[in-house]
Amino acid sequence: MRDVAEAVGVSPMTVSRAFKDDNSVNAETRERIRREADRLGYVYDTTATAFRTQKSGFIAVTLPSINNANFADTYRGLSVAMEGSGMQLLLGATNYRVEKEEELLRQLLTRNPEAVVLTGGHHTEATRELIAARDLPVIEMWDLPNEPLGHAVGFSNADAMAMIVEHLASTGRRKLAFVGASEGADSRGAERRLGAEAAAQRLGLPEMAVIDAGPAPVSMRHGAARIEALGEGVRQFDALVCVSDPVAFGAISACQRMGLQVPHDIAVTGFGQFEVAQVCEPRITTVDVGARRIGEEVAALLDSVFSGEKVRDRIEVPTRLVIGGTS
Amino acid sequence: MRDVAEAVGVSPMTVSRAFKDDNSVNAETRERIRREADRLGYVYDTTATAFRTQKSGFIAVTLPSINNANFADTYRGLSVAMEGSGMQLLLGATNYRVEKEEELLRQLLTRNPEAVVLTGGHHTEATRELIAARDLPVIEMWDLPNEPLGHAVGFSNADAMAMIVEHLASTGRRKLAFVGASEGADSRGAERRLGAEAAAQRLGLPEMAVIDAGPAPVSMRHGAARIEALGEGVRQFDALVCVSDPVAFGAISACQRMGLQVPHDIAVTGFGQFEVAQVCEPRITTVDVGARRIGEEVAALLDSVFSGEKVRDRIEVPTRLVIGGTS
DNA sequence: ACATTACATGATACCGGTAACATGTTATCC
DNA sequence: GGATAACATGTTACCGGTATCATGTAATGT
Repeated sequence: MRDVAEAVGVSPMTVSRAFKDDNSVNAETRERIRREADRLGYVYDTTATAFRTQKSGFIAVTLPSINNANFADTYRGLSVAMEGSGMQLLLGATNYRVEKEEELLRQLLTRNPEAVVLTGGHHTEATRELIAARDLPVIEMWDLPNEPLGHAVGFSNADAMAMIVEHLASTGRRKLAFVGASEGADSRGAERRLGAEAAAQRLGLPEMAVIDAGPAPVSMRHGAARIEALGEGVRQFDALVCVSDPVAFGAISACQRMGLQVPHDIAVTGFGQFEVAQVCEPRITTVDVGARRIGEEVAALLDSVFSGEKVRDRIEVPTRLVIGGTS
Repeated sequence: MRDVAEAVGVSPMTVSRAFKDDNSVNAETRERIRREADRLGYVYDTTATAFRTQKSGFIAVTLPSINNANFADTYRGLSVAMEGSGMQLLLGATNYRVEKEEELLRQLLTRNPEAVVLTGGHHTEATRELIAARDLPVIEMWDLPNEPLGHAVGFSNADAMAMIVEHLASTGRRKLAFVGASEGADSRGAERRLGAEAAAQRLGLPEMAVIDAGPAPVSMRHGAARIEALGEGVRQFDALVCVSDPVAFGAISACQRMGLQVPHDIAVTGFGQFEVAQVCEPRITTVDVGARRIGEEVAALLDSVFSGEKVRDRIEVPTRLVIGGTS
């Protein structure tokens, strides 16, 4: 920068101003600076700025997995909406484990992020402390904890799944089984199960069976493998309530391979409105949670927080039952 | 850090050494420093280090899209393999456009990355200059350009797609149509088409038709919509060579809805070995390109480069024809 | 016993920008 | 016409670590 300043014949401060697009610099001077910088191959160094101003321009984001179209959609929504804000996302995957989230957060915090976006409302005690120790905007998404760390953008996974069970009950299904990951790891999955069970009880259905598809993350292959392993045993149910669309798709494929007609012999439902659910034949009954919109809402919230506006603690994004051909 | 140093009664330099795990610090002293730092809630500031050492600890990575299971797998392979290296990935999505890649790269370069990982071998002139101007390790992946910018880890998309066409020809299919994105945007898709066309010609098949599924990225819904729009017209072909598994899945679903039997009435092939291809019924004939492995190879390559080892310019990852039930 | 080496620590300057304040010049106002 | 404001630019110090060189002490070798 000093080189550019000398070449143009101004002080480094003026060059700095020219690059920040500070309009207090004469337009012509700025033009000359820009040209000279280009000629000299000068590249602005954000690291130095981040250091001096103590503002990194980073937003730390943790997702359970990036190999999940729902979370990828959220990330994209966030990413696209943040474009032009000058902020850069720092992404990390927790692999559905709060301990990993903590480790990741420790690492990310050394980069001085200006805000932290976490998925879900479950964290380790140390994670809470790490965040509380700093005066950082925090947003939890994909969940609506009763007492958010800071802000929350999400929905009730339990209530959303209840819509599915109500729909199944209203179409005469009674012997439901929940297909999802083993307890513990995936807290959103666990909440969906609880929501389904509560709804079943409320509606006077027999107690739901639980088909454990293994440790999170569970996807198509786990749904398929688990149902195939069940074999004829699956006929004891008249509906499979799956924790997500990919699991549902796997289950449906397995049923088809075993000669079961979906939905005639058995209904199968998903969750999350993944692309596969809208395209496959028959289309999967699911809940649209607006994955992308969650990201966009988070971006809007961040924007408000950065500009000092007062914002609500909890922002609920609407969920919508999507009835397909599998129920 | 100064506070910690004072509290312990040593110089900041010693604290610095203790945190770098420089083993030239007395074990007991280090322990005391660690404890005191914890007590004071001190958090190491990577930004300052990055600034002083002119080493950011960042690796810039650009992907066409994160909402693509193949690229997400590559990213995960890279990410997992880089864990513990102390490097942090800085991710950006180009949306399949080289201009966007250039813009993104400009932004990422201001963070002083220590290496750059790009997807594909096509870039704008300015991108090439930006990279050439700095003495940075560069890796292009998912492609094997004849003259890589630096290193390349990938495979020939044309050759991989040729395997599909050869397989189709060997099973008696002759009237092939390629289903992919409009020309231009997705260069890997374009290469696959060229590879398919060349193979068809070589094998003496009639000229392939091209079914344009719209601008990249094309996914399930585009494949489905395009084939549905074609209606009965699709019967003029005996095989649909799709640019990717999601497109193939969409096409298959559309065929099923229209009452066409796959593969009896028409064969459909994919590309990339996405999860859906292994799970759906029937399973999709495709090419496994080892998406995750690409990421892992890139990580290994980076490791070698950072440790100053001499490495080959081009690393070819093996591709494998996977014959499913759709051909 | 003295030279040499290994180990543990300290002092100083500096990385490349920018906040904060200062300065000089030109427009604007009553 | 003098005071005031708006504009354009400069000066200085500093952000929080670490590279580099210097220093002092204990261990080792012959």
